[in-house]
Amino acid sequence: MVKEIRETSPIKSWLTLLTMTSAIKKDVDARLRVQFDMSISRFDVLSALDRSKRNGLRAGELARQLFVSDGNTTQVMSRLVKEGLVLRRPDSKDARAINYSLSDEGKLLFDEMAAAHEQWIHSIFNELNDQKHRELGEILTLLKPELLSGSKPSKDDK
Amino acid sequence: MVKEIRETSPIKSWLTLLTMTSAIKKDVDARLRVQFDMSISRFDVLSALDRSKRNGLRAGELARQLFVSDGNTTQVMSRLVKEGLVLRRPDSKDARAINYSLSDEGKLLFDEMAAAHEQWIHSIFNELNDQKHRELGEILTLLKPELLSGSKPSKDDK
DNA sequence: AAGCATTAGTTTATATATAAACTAAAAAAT
DNA sequence: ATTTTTTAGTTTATATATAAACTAATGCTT
Repeated sequence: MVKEIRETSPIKSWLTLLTMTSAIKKDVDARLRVQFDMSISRFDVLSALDRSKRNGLRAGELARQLFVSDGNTTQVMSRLVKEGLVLRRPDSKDARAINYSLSDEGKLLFDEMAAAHEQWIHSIFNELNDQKHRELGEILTLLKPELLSGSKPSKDDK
Repeated sequence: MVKEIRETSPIKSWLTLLTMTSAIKKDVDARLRVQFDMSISRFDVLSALDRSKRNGLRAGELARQLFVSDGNTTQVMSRLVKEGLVLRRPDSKDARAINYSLSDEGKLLFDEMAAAHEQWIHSIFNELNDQKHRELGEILTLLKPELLSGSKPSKDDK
């Protein structure tokens, strides 16, 4: 009776995926810090605001897009506002809501960072040809897209 | 002049990779918290200690394996020791060094958690056949393995 | 052996993240 | 119209992470 040798297991795939992704993320974060005094979290906020164009986003919408808590958003936005990269305005329709948008300074800095960021990512992913990009995309979409809904597991799910 | 439409770009691949990986990680972390009052960080520590068998690991070696700072290790280990899951012993050869290993209770809990963890990962990755596992593994190894060395970028790298 | 440099780990200050309790405004129900 | 419930965001307590300054022991040099 020969023990079957499996070179690929879900656990191994997952560990490799997690390790490589974390390493790339740390590398990008470290580069943002060294070159722009920026973190990847704050960069992601600026990125979401940039995509939102002139209108900006409400605090809650930002939190939802970035998969972070409202409380975290409060903190991070207060820093970005203090640094002058983001404008904070009360919503005209709803007195509870806050609208955030890029300041001119924020837009300038973001464009500069985005260009550098694109180069870093290119240089990390340049070993992948178009075929491999498609394969990677396909594989990732096979992995339980319902995880992106943000629902929490409960004590008795299996 | 028609603008070329590229369905795959490194930036898109990277965003998908980061988003899916973070979502899976959050899901696993949430399940560990709900079912075992455990975080993924502490689980990773127990996992490294389990792999190290009887001998355990030094604080610095743990930090290196898990790609975290020494200071973080100090904190996390102090919690695991307080909870009785990990034993902390002075190294017999070097009075500066600390050796950590799983307690009996830690080993029991880890085995239980590892079995549940394996099931969760299976259920997330079960859409991938062996072929796709191999493809994923191959793709991930193409991505700058030197990032795993843990060196920091300097101000003037490009 | 004494002095210096390195190494192992801790401490402190700070950033980033969450959950839970809270405040205020808006929306829904009566 | 008043009460109740829901929604938007903040605050507080805590966990997790880092970098930089620090302490103590070890190893190296002379």
